[in-house]
Amino acid sequence: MEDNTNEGGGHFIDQIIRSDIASGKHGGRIHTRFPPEPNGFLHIGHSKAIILNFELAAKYGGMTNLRFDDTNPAAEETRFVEGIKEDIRWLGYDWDDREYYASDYFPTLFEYAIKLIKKGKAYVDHSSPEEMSKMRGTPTKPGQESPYRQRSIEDNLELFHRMQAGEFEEGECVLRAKIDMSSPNMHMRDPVMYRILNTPHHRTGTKWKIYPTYDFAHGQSDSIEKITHSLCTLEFENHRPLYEWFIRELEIFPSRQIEFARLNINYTVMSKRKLLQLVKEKHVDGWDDPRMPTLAGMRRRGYTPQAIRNFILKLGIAKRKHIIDLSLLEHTLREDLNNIALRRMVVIDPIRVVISNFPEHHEEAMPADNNPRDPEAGKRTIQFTKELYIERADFMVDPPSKYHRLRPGGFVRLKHGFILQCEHYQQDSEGKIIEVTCKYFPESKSGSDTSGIKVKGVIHWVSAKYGVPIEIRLYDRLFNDENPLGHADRDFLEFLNPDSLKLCTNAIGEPSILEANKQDRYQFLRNGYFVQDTESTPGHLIFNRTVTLRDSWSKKQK
RNA sequence: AGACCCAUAGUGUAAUGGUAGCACUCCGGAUUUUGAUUCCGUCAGUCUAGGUUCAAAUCCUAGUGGGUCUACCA
Repeated sequence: MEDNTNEGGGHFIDQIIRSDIASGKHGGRIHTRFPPEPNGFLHIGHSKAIILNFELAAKYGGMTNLRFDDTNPAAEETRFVEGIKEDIRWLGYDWDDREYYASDYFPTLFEYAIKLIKKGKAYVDHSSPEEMSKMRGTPTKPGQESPYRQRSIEDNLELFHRMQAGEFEEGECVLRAKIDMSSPNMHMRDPVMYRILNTPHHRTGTKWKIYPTYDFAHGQSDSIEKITHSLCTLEFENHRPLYEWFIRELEIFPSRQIEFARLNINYTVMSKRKLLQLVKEKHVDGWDDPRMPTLAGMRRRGYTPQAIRNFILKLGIAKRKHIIDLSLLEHTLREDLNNIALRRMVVIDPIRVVISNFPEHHEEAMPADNNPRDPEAGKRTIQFTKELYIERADFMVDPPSKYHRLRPGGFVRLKHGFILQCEHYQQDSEGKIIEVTCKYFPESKSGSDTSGIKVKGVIHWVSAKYGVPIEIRLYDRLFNDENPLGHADRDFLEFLNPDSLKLCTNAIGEPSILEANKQDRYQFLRNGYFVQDTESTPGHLIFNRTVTLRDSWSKKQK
């Protein structure tokens, strides 16, 4: 990781770590973890946690564990475990053999619970969820103690073992920590440590009848793994006293929880529940729909891991809530793509152009850089022919002022080609342009122009003879609203962008596109950055638009 | 309104008691065989009120505004 912070600088977590190292805490050892629950796919928000944990540990010579927080069998699936691992690797991080599961610790956690029971710090409660809720009180009113709170240690021990033995139904009883029912912090009002769940677990099957809650699993797992700095998002701030209470009462390794603000980006949603809803209700085409903010979706869309990493590193880490402009993400994306993308010419919405004075079977070979920013990317040769296609938007009969493209009688340069002058055009009965006839200037060949003609506009084109058909998928933001979840009176689905996907099935690309590799990134000149879709085949090429080029022209038109 | 957390240009983030800086966005200009890229420039900020101090974005107090918490989710 590039450390562009000054000595003594860095974000607040970096500073905490540095001061811990300075004071010799844990012998100067740094160990972090990324702890996803395998109940869905990772999204860009998770990448902030991933990058933070992995980069910070690496910066100080420490390690990062991958730990699946799988304490709720009802939501978790093995396919999500696999998906999450793939996404983390794609981002470029490696946890070596340190792949752990909270479920691996069920036996230890069980012993921890017994230790607390023996200390008189935990009890089995037969209250119903409704009763417990009622007795918990409110933030301003203290709760009441459960009638089961004073059971003897022996009874609690026996009851807890019977819970695990399957002698009780789901919901019949729970194990609670005995803390303080009048604490101003609701999480300290005798939180539930264990509940009975009959759903089989994706790893432990039906071995366990009882499952620890987040609060009785997360910190303990950190401690078991000797995690020094347990980084989590702000909504767990109120859990920290409980996190520390368990560690203290259990007398186990003192991991430290530190909270930071989670990532939010405008024009999208970042809640797993909402993303699941989009998938289930088929507003999108699965978790890897290129419009989704999931890493799988962004990968399919053509985002690079480098762009995502740069984006996250530019954000910084703090405790303020924020909503990042999508434009920053797009900026880092274009920045990376601009360096690596191979340039190609593709006409998305073609109109035919015939060059009247170009000899019938003549062809002219035009050399073209694959990437002007990277000489090592090499060159390709494009055949210039009598008939070709240009973009429909690049010809206008009656254009606005400062339009630099083709118009009746007007001139334009074809990129890597010749200068053209429009002679006439044909329309159908509805006024739609069918064909444009131009003459070309033989001395104006790209690279050796002696024609002396100056033109303002340069447009892309594809030979009609050699062009290959491709399908283009143009993506736009999934939502029209900056903060779809930010309206108390309206459902976020109301803000779905009806134009978030535009299918273009008539596109024509220069033939070199046939050599495309799935992982290659392209810039289709003047049309944006593209990547081959996962569904693309040699017989049916499909390209996704990752992001547009910046466009000051259409902006000006408004 | 009980506890806890947060407050710096439009957005995000630095400045750790000593010149408020950077990036993105916006706007303008130069270059350009991509209306792209590249380069240059403009606009724009410490929530409020007190206090401490030679000196406060920074420390203290109060206020204001926002957030989190009342699952047997994580």
